[in-house]
Amino acid sequence: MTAETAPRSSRLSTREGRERAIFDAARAVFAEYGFKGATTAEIAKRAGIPKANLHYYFPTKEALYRAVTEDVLTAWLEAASSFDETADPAGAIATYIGAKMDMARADPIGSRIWASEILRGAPVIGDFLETTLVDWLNSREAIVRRWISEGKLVPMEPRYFFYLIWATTQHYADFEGQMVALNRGQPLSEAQFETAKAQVIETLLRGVLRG
Amino acid sequence: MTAETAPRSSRLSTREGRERAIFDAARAVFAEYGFKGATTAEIAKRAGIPKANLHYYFPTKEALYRAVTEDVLTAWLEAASSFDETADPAGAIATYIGAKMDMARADPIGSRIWASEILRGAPVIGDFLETTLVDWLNSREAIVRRWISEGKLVPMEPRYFFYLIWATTQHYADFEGQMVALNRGQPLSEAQFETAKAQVIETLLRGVLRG
DNA sequence: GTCTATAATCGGATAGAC
DNA sequence: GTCTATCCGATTATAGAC
Repeated sequence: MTAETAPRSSRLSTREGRERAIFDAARAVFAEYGFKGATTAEIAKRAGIPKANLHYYFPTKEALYRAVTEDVLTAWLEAASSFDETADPAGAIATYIGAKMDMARADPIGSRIWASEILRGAPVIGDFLETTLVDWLNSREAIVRRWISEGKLVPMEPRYFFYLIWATTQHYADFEGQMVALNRGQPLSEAQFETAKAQVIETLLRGVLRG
Repeated sequence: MTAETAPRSSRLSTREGRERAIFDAARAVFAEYGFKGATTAEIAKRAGIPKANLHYYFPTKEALYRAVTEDVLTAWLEAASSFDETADPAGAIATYIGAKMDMARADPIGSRIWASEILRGAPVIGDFLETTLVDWLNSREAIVRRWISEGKLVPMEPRYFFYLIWATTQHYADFEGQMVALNRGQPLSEAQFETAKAQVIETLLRGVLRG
């Protein structure tokens, strides 16, 4: 899942196509308005099906929202796996930031769904945060602490470094509207985005590498 | 405006008190659910007044939302003024990051209202972004470029550095829910927050200062 | 000036048609 | 198996009471 493709017309001819059309429309609407602000009417309209029909494919608005959020978690876990302790610190950090930035660029809607969910107190992904995310952070903190004790990184609290990375990658997806306003009304070009990504990596590496 | 105080009981006895109660309740509800997801019923309930009565003080939901967002812009401008070109780069940057972090800590709700507004395409603050914010960024970019040319900062695209700062400060307000989950269910203590703030400042300064 | 009963519309969901 | 007419509660806003 996650990406949006397929010709608009033929899309609704199969069951899978209709489900997919609803799913994609729901992603966009939930990202823009959050769970409560989103309406099944708007989702159905964007999917190109009659409103009431949506309930045949997804029984409730909440079921649809759960399907969408679970998909976002899957993508999150994929990017998370790119932080590799076998690499040297600079390589691991650069790769991880790059993967997160690319993900924010490729799927800003997924990022916004995540943000919107956290903003309202994470009622749906709360479990994930308290289990999988806690475990992930604990194991990565241990790696970073080892690198610090080996003198490869400056002394620091590892989690606040991860917050710095998460904040930034999230920002490039969630605040696209603000960036567009600050970029003469244009979204960041591919070249601008690559420049931004390189600069984020360089700045943060200089910020934490020892020597 | 911006802060929430006053004893709950006596608060509703004056007109100003009632308006203030509505205003504060609206801030909280808009921050949590966004404009569309917020309901005047929920706002009235939290304000402690009958639902329909709210419309006497603020004629429409949108008027109330505008009042709330304008207040957020005022606070934003205050923090923005703390970036001072008369200081040396390290001092100016440290002061600015500190002011933004403190603001996110003191008024996370304001930050979330801003985030929520950007997420849906900034229909209300769009003008502000295209005028005041563009001007602010342009003038600050000029200052940073001068510092770069004087050899005080590493070569970089100044705006992406500001994005890094905005992203981080925003994150500490908007993703409080995630941080709580990652902190044994506890909000960051004052000490933890001060540690985080110092680390953000140190990391970013090392990342951009020359030498 | 302040508040509330009520109108008008919207939104999620279902029972039952095709 | 697929779709829609329709129900009913929620929501914004107002007209008019106090």
